[in-house]
Amino acid sequence: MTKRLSSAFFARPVDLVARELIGVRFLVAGVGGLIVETESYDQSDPASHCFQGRRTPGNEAMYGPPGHAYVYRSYGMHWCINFTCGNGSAALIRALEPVAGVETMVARRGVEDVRKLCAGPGRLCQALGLSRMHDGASLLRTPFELRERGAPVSVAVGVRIGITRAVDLPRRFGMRGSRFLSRGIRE
DNA sequence: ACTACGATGAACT
DNA sequence: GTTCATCGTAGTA
Repeated sequence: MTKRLSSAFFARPVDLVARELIGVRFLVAGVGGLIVETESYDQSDPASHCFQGRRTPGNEAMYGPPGHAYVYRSYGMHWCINFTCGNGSAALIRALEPVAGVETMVARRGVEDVRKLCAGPGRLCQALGLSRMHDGASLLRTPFELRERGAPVSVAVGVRIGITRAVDLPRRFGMRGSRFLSRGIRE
C-alpha cells in the first residue's frame, strides 16, 4: 500500500496541489477511488467563493488550515467537496475512477453505469456519502483516507467547467486518457 | 422578508 | 451538442 498524504502535501500553491491530486486514491469510510479531475480556486480568482478575501458563514473552512474538507451546497441540491490549501484556496474534486465500494456507490447513486458514479462533483459526493457534516473535517483522519498515487500519470490542463467568471483560466486538471472525467479536457 | 443566482445533473436532440 | 428543474445561500432592505 502506498503512503498516506501528509498535511504538508496541502500546504503548497493550490494549482500544484490540484495537479498532484490527479491519481491520488481518495476513500471515505472505505468507499471511493482514484482522483481523475480537479479544479483550483483562490482569493485572486473571480470564480472563487473566496474572491478578494470574501468571507461568508459557509466558506470558513477555506480560511482554515490546509488539508481539510470544504463542503458546500451547489444549486441548492448537490454537495461538492474541496481540499483546502490554506489562505482561502482549495482544490475542487470533480471526478473519481471508482475503485473501492462500487456496490455501495451504485446503491447511493441509483445508477448502474460505473462511468456515471463519480463523474462530476455532485455525483461524487453522493456516491461517497459526503455532506455538510464533513465540512471543516481533517482529511488526514477517519473517515478519510488519501494515498499517494502508485504510478506516474499524465496530467492534462484546461479551462474550468460550469462557471461564468474567469472562464479562460487554465485551472482544470485531468488524468489524460481517463474514461471517468465529467467531460473532456479542453486544453 | 424578499430576491437573484449558481464551482450541477438529468434529460433530451 | 442543448435545455431547464430546483432550492439553499447570500445580499439587500
